[in-house]
Amino acid sequence: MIVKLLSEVTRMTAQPEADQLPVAGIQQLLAALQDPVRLEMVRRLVDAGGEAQCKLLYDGVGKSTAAHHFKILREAGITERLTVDGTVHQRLRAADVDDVAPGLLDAVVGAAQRATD
Amino acid sequence: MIVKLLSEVTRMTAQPEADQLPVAGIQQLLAALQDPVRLEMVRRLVDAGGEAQCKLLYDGVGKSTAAHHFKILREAGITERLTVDGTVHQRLRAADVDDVAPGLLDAVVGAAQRATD
DNA sequence: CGCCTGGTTCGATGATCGTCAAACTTCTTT
DNA sequence: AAAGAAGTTTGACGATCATCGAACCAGGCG
Repeated sequence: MIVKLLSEVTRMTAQPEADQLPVAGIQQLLAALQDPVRLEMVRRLVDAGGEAQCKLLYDGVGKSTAAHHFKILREAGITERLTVDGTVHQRLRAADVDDVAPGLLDAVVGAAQRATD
Repeated sequence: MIVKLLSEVTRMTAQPEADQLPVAGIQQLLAALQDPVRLEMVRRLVDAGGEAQCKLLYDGVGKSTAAHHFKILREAGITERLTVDGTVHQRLRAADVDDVAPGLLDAVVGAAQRATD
C-alpha cells in the first residue's frame, strides 16, 4: 500500500529522464532483492519516501561494497541515480517496477518491514 | 488472484500435517524463487492447481538437480512433499506463504506467467 | 590551493550455488 | 523374483557472487 501510493507520487513528479534502461525481468528483480544488504536499501528508500542519499541506505559494509549493490539495483531497474544539490541520490523506480511485476515491491517491502519491526 | 483463490482451496482441503517446518523469512523466500528452474516449478504448480507429480515440474535438468531444487523449495516452506497413490507429489503451501509475505506469490507467479505467455 | 567527504571502479579472495554422475531406496509391474 | 520408474543423497567441479582494500574522481570548504 505504501509503495502503491509512492508509485502515484513518483509518477506525478518524475522527470522525463528520457532514455533510461528498462526494468529487468522478474528473474533479475528477485535476484536483486534477494540480498540482505540490497533489500535493506530498498526498504530504507521506501521509508525515506522514495529517494535518499546513498550514505543513508546501508550499514555494516564498506562503501565499495555498497556501490556494488547500488549498481545491481540500478541494472535491475529498481533504482536510478540522480543528483540533487550536487550530492548523489538513489531513487526508487516504484512505478516502473510495478508495471513489470505488479504488487511485487509492496509484498517484498511489506514483509521486510514486518520482519524489521 | 489465482494464488489467492488457491490459498482458500488449500486452506479448506489441507490435511493437518501436524508439525511441518515454518515458512522461512522474506529473504530466504526470495532466494528460493530467484532461480529460473525453481520459479518454473512454482509456476507449473500454480498452473496444476497447487499440487503435481515431481516429474511434471521441470525440464532440461537432470533429476538429481531437480531433487536439489525441490529441497530448497521445501526448506523455504514454499512446498511440501506428500505421497498420493504411492507417488511423490509436491504441494504448494500457498496459504502459509501468504501469511508470511502477503501477495508475494501472486506478484511473482503473475509476472512469471506473463513473461511465459 | 589543499583537504575532506561521498561514490565509483578495479582486481583479488573466499564462499556460495547450480549442475551432473553415480549409488541407493522404494514402489510398481511383469 | 526380477526389472524398471521415480526421487533422494553424496561428492565433485565450475561458475557466480559478496566482500574488501586501494586507487581514482568529483564537489565543498578551510
